[in-house]
Amino acid sequence: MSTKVRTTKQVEAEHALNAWLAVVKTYNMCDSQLARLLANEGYTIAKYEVVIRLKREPDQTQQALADQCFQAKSGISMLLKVLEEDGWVLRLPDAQDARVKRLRLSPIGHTHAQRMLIVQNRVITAMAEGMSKAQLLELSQTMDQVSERLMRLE
Amino acid sequence: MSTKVRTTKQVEAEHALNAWLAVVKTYNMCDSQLARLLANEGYTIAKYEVVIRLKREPDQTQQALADQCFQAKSGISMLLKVLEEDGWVLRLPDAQDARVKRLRLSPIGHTHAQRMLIVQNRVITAMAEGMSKAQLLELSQTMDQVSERLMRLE
DNA sequence: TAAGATTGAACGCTCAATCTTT
DNA sequence: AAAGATTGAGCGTTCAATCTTA
Repeated sequence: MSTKVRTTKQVEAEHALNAWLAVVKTYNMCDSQLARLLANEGYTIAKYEVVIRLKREPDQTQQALADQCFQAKSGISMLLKVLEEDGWVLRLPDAQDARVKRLRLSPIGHTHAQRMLIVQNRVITAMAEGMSKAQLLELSQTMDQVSERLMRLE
Repeated sequence: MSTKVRTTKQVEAEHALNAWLAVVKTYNMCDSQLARLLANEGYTIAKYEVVIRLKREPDQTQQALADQCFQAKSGISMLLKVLEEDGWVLRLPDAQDARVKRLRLSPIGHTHAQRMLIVQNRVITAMAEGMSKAQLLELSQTMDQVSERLMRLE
């Protein structure tokens, strides 16, 4: 059995795995709770992601938004079509590059963004309860470093 | 503007939000890297999740597996049908409860699990590079606490 | 040629309904 | 009734191909 002999490397990898499994569980948990609370207000996670990100950073291209959301650009394209038809999002032509569409929230979009933020804050606040500012900063740093290493992988 | 006046609470929430965004980014990053490396070997993330979890904890029910994978039980049912047809997984009757199917990897399934583990270890090792055992333990604890609070939300 | 965006086909997942067993 | 598992409909996402502009 593999339980008989374990190198130091394997033991360390196990700690790393456990840590990562905890992250995955927490992520999924957050996702499902957020989805549930957003659904109460008539929103979906997909729309939430787009709207929140456009509020934080307007005038993005669709590509950039797709990258941020870790979604295929085709999916973003279709989602934005709906959001545009519903009057939440504007797809403005770029002055320099005619291929590009610059994305912005409409006033209605901003109103929805505000309501989504209330839900988001409920979840974020619950997650951070009992964590110090220092802990939160360290978590950010740790995750940024992990992201960095993942990006360079292979 | 909301940037003019900020309560302490809002500032703290921002640290929490930044931390969480870093976690989300890292999770997505890991997911896509893992998907890429698994695809090189002919595997999908969905199959990987099921196989790895069955290796770690055999004789689970489909419900339990679906919960662990944060997937609808119907999806798991369909996926297991494929895995059973391919000879990776056995769905054995439960002695006490005829409704239940107990899940196990076949020898072939174990072989694939081993190959998947090699990929997993590459990713996990890269992520944990430079992190101490203490850091990994703290990360696990932090995430477990956050999970706990999320579960109690609402 | 390459990059941003769109389209349509295919796939996977979810939701609701159903069947079986408890 | 309630719980485990399955089925089928519907939706959302991805992948590949296409169009337009650089």
